[in-house]
Amino acid sequence: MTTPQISFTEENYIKAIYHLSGNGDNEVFTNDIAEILKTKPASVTDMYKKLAQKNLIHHVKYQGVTLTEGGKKIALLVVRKHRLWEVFLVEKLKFNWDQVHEVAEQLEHIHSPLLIQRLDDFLGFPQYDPHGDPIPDETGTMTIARKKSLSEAEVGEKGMVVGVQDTNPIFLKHLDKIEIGLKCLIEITDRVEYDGSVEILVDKKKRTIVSQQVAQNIFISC
Amino acid sequence: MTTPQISFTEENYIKAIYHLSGNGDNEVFTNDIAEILKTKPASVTDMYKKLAQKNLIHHVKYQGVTLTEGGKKIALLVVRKHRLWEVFLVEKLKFNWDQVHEVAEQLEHIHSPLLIQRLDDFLGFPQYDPHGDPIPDETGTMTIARKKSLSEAEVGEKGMVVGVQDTNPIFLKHLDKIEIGLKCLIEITDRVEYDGSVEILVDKKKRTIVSQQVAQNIFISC
DNA sequence: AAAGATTTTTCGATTCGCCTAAAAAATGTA
DNA sequence: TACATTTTTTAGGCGAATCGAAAAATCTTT
Repeated sequence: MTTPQISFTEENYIKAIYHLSGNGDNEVFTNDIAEILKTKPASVTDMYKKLAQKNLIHHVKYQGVTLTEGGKKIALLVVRKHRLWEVFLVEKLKFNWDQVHEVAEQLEHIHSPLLIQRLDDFLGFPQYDPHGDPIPDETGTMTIARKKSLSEAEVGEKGMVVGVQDTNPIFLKHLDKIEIGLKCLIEITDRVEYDGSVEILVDKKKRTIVSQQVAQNIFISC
Repeated sequence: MTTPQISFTEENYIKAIYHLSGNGDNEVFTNDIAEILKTKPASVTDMYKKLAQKNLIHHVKYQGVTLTEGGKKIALLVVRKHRLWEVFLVEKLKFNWDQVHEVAEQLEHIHSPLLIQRLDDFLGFPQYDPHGDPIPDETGTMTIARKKSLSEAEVGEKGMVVGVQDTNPIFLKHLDKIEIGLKCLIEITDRVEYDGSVEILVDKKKRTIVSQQVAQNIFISC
């Protein structure tokens, strides 16, 4: 028998549950899912039944859901596809950081093992997507880099930008403007205790100050 | 107001009508649509109502349908997307001729003007897809090459393979086996009147005989 | 522990795309 | 012209995904 055929919508629910569970096994709650999927709690409960019946989630009434092994596998495949397409869009089609998400949301639902395998090859088997998030391999394994946010780093520390936390287009556009991107080299030159803002040296050239909020959302290698 | 939002399914109907109408304005009949979309005539009639209401087709009861200008525009955009993706799959991801169609059927429904524009650029603004079919530009205009089938060509004529008619995987695999592909140079060396089969010289090297049925489905420039 | 607030679920109802069966129109033929 | 065949449409129904309203369970507060 082939794969039990999972719908576009079901994949989106699985993915939402995966992300809300903190990529793991924590319980996920109805209202939260409804919010990210921009649907209503009643619809979420309806979907629980379908997904539970297909053995993709565990559902205990009134107590949230968790992914089964099968569910996790599907989630990781969707995440893999999403992130590979993001790499393609940025590296090959010159999309900006903030333009990729919406399109990748569509591309991630294309079903074709061959396509993904070839795309991975074409891109040179990337380990991270343009936001610095790890790309699962075919088996669902991810290489997680050691990283810390700019607000955690000490004055004097250096590191390469390996990722961002917030993927809000407004935030990403701001980073573009102050010329911070993936693989930038950053040195923490000072920290203002008063408001938590951080003074940094970007690529050994450009001196900038970022607010605490921005600093918390930029990760460097360590 | 934005684009009236056309569904995946509606796009498939529009595309089917476009192809059945001979890329033009001929009337298209219910049973034919049902057959290519592997659905039932009753479903086709249901869809007529939706498409007519959205002003994408003209429908006269019991007399088939034609595309409106708006419908043609959508059809050409879908065709454009389909063929660009086919080029991508073959040229960049090394898909075979016969593997592209199924995946392109999915990719053609991704909505993103920027994506298509960038993809076109990335591919070098190709004029033809891997089957030799012309790719419409953003305005829906296609450059149609002069071509004839091997069965129309005279003995002694030469030409480059610019396309095939049948996109059946079995046919395409056969072409692969006898080493005929796009841009091959072909010279007609003889024609057997008895069964209409044609003797050809491929790329000035390989001598082969193709049946009349195969000859009818291979086009060369003229 | 009881009352109130929040979260989750159940219960119809709706839209979309599809189906079967049967009716209606068009077409082909005697 | 009238009968038979084919094509198309209508009518009613079904599964998927959604929703609002209301009931049920859980959590919070006092």
